[in-house]
Amino acid sequence: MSALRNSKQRDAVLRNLSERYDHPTAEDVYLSLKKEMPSISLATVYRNLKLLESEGLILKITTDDSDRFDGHTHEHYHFTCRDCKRVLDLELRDGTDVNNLTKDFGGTITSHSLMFFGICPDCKVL
Amino acid sequence: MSALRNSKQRDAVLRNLSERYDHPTAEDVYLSLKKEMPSISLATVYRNLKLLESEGLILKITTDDSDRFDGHTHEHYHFTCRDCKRVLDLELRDGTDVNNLTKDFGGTITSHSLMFFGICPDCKVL
DNA sequence: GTCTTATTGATAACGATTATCATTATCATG
DNA sequence: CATGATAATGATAATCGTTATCAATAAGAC
Repeated sequence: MSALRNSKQRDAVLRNLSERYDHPTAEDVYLSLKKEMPSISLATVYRNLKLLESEGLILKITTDDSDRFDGHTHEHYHFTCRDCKRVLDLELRDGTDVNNLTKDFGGTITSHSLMFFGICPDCKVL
Repeated sequence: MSALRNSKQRDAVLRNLSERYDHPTAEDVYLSLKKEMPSISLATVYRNLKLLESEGLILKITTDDSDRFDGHTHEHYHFTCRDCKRVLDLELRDGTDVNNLTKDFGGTITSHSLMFFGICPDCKVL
């Protein structure tokens, strides 16, 4: 199983994500890194985002729009704006009253979705 | 504001979704409807899925894989299998002990994501 | 029945992501 | 160090889910 090697590009992707809180798309990361590393390729960004996600170092946020990435992996939740499509952090601390969430947040929350991931009963036995 | 007209195709899409619990993709619905309505077009299925979702009659479930649809709009949650990619219902009743969810469910839950939707503070004032 | 126009079916176009492949860089080894 | 194996890259073609286009059809108000 192919050992990982160091790569300036991968480091740059990870660092970029750890420094920002705006949940960028792959292209956002690419455009941002191009400034300091003009030769970087969009394919390399995609590749490393996938790799870093599989390593658990970043999170992929699947939205109606395009996929977004989060370099901060502590447990927290997200909000997507129906208008501007931005993704914002929503920290849900112990004791947070979900009914007051809208008020505390400032925006308007109209719905939510909760998705669980794992292995289904069928695949578990195979 | 163009009034909606009746359409056999739209009715068929809605009926198809209300009769199944497997969270089909647009293509799944298309292939299923083609049996009883051979002339239906994939574009028509996509169009009506989007329309029905905007009317609140069905739910769109965005996954890493492709979008899936649910004709049952009561509040409930979903599980995606990392292996087979299927989407299963997960009813979370009052009093459900989330810590026992894995046991009750039969599969293995390794993570989850919670997304809120609405209008962000910035867009709210515009 | 007639007219307006919402809806359809067929297909081209689009856009995000992935695959391909020759070249380059990493790094264990001699 | 120099070298060889191969992971990683950059450039770009290919893929695939979804949307746009447009002429033909059908709903339904009159």
